Amino acid sequence: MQPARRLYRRESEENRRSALISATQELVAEGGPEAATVRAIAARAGVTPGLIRHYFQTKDELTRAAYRALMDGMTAKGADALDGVGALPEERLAAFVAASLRPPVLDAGAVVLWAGYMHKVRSDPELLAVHEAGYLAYRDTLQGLIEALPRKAKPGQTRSEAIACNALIDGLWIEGSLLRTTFQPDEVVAIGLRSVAAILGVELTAPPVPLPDPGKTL
Amino acid sequence: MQPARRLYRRESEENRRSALISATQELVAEGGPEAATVRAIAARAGVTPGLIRHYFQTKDELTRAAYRALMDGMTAKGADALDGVGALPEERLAAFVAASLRPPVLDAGAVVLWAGYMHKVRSDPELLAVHEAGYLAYRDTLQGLIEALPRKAKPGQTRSEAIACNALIDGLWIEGSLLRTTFQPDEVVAIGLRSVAAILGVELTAPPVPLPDPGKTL
DNA sequence: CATTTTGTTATACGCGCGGATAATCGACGC
DNA sequence: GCGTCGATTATCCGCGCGTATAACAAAATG
Repeated sequence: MQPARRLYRRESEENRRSALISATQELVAEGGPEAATVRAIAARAGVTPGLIRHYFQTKDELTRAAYRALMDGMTAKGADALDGVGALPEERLAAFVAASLRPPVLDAGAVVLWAGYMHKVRSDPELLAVHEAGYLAYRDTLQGLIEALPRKAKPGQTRSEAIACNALIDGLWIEGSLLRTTFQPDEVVAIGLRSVAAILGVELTAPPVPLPDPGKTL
Repeated sequence: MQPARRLYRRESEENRRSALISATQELVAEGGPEAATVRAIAARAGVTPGLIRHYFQTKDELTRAAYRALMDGMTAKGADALDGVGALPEERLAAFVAASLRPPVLDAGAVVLWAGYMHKVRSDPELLAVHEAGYLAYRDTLQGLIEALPRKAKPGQTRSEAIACNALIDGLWIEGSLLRTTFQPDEVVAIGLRSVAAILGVELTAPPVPLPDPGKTL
């Protein structure tokens, strides 16, 4: 009785791809890029290593897909935050900042994943393009929200302020994610809102209420 | 005439160790942790792979030493910035902030190195200790400089402000290092000083002069 | 139910990895 | 100068890596 060939089910391409991408992200988040070997990824996704090459020509391609998925997911979550909120500029800016400093954006796995791929981003033109697109989309949204505020700004001032707010949010995102236990719930959000308000010279005490998803008609 | 045995010079332990540590840091900065193999490190340091094991029992030990050296170097540079500067609180804080946002602290290699080791820091207790020591030293210095400012602060306020300033500086350090060409010289310093001043509600137009090292009696 | 298609597994290959050990030879005490 | 010591090199080992290819079987097709 030799070991029988492993049973399996055929799955849709979409299911397989997303499973492999998720497995890659999880492994990088847990143990860095060197932990995301093809064998480990396949095991995590519940398939055998060879299947990876059926959906991705090379491991690098899977890597790129995983990074792209990370960036897309983060920007999507940022956009979601602006969906249900009102039209008041202060309110919209506050919602955007708060969403960036709360789960699911605030997430240690995402930070480690982002950090683990940093050097690849610098050396791989395709990843660099993905990164810059995501980065600029975020900063543009931020700058647009700042420009909508009711105040007079000198030319060029908005750019500097957007850079500063972006840096502040990034820093809080990293520290808040990695040292989540060190902070009280929503303490990071409060600090972020207060600091952004100070940088921009506006009142930003608008509702940072988490509002527990009052609908979705589930 | 078979290939002769490689010529070599004996070096002090200190020289060898620092050469190996530097080589490790360079390689991680350039190509991430997976590029820093023992063979590549040895080649970069001008020795053969076996020698690494003469000075470090394992590669992990060398890795830890390299990370420790990075953190020590950065905090040392931060402390240096406070050496020659006057006693005015605003001036000292400004000097500290500016030094953190200028070379040699502002350095893409340092950022990538820091990012590349992030997941190891989370999983290795020894590295975690090194990291926290460096991190807290920085934040304590920052908080001390903030508390020295001539103003009245509510209890607990300083902590929040130190976290915010720290996050802002971190974010600017990362973006300024990675996108150095995107910014004008000292633009990041200017943004950092202006934003820290806004967060703390103080004037901080104190001299961010680079002062080209007017002495050292070399 | 027979046939084709192709998603999936199984197996193998070559390479570079980190680590261990033995041989060598540069420097230093005497 | 001559030994002696140990810093340094040379060589080897087993393993896990990414990749390639063939065998297989689950579903689709008629």
